Amino acid sequence: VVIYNVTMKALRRGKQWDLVEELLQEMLSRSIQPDNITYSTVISCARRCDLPHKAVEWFERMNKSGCVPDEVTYTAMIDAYGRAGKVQEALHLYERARADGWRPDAITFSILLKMYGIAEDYDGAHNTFQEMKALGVAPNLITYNTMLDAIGKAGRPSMAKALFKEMIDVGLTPNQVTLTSLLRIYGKARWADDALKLWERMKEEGWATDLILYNTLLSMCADIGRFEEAERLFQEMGESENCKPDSWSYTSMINIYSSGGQVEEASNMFNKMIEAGFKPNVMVFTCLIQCYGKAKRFDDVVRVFNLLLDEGIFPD
RNA sequence: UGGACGUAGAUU
Repeated sequence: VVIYNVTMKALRRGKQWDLVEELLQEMLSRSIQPDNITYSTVISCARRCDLPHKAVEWFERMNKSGCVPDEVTYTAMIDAYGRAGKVQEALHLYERARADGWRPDAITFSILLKMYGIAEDYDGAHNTFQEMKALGVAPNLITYNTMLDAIGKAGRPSMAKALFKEMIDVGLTPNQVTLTSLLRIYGKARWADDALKLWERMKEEGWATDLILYNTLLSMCADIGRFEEAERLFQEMGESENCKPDSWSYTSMINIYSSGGQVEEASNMFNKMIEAGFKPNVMVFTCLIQCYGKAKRFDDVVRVFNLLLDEGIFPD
């Protein structure tokens, strides 16, 4: 059983649903009894592959086979329901598990918060967060991050700011995910002061950055109209070891220049992007065409449009 | 051996 479980876990990383299901079938045909570890792995694989009905199918077969779900299997299944937008089913299962005497942990609550976030149900998320605390379950870093994201979807920057303060106060150290969510929220809300202050603080505290965080900083600069900072940042990325600009970074820069009417810069960045081996997508092309249009450089409009056709790209 | 989190852009 252990060998099978380990193999499935490895396959799950590559979202190889078919292979996982095949393995499980093989286990059954050889009368090797799958356990909770097997089923939770299978169920979480199904949800990562966006196959919630498969998760349900195997959860039911598990119950029929007489294997009693444990807490991990329950949470994996609740997660599968949550991702599929089946809030009622998820809550029902949660209640059922609780009736069985199960004490939910921080992971369970994070999953429920994620579900409400996807459903854009801020009140649901808020109530769950309160309930969690009332039950004496301490939110961890991921719980806070998930809650931040739910707040972000609801577009409530002041709540986000308060939550961030709370997590620092309870002694947690924000990671890249935390900072990415928060900067995105501030940027979208055009809270330039808070965004820039947070950026300063990141540097002072020496909080680690990664590529996604850099890219978020770039688009945050775009949101609050700070293209000089974006340029510095982009250069810093180029000089960095592990955060070299990727296609998102180039695209952000092109957008920043384009929205500021800086045609030359946008067009240079576009060339650099191609030189660096990235393929621009429709959005980049549209953006550039618009930019040339505004500058009345119609020959360039036509040139880029033909380039687009050469690439065989069409709007979605 | 098993469960949870983050990034852009089209005439807003």
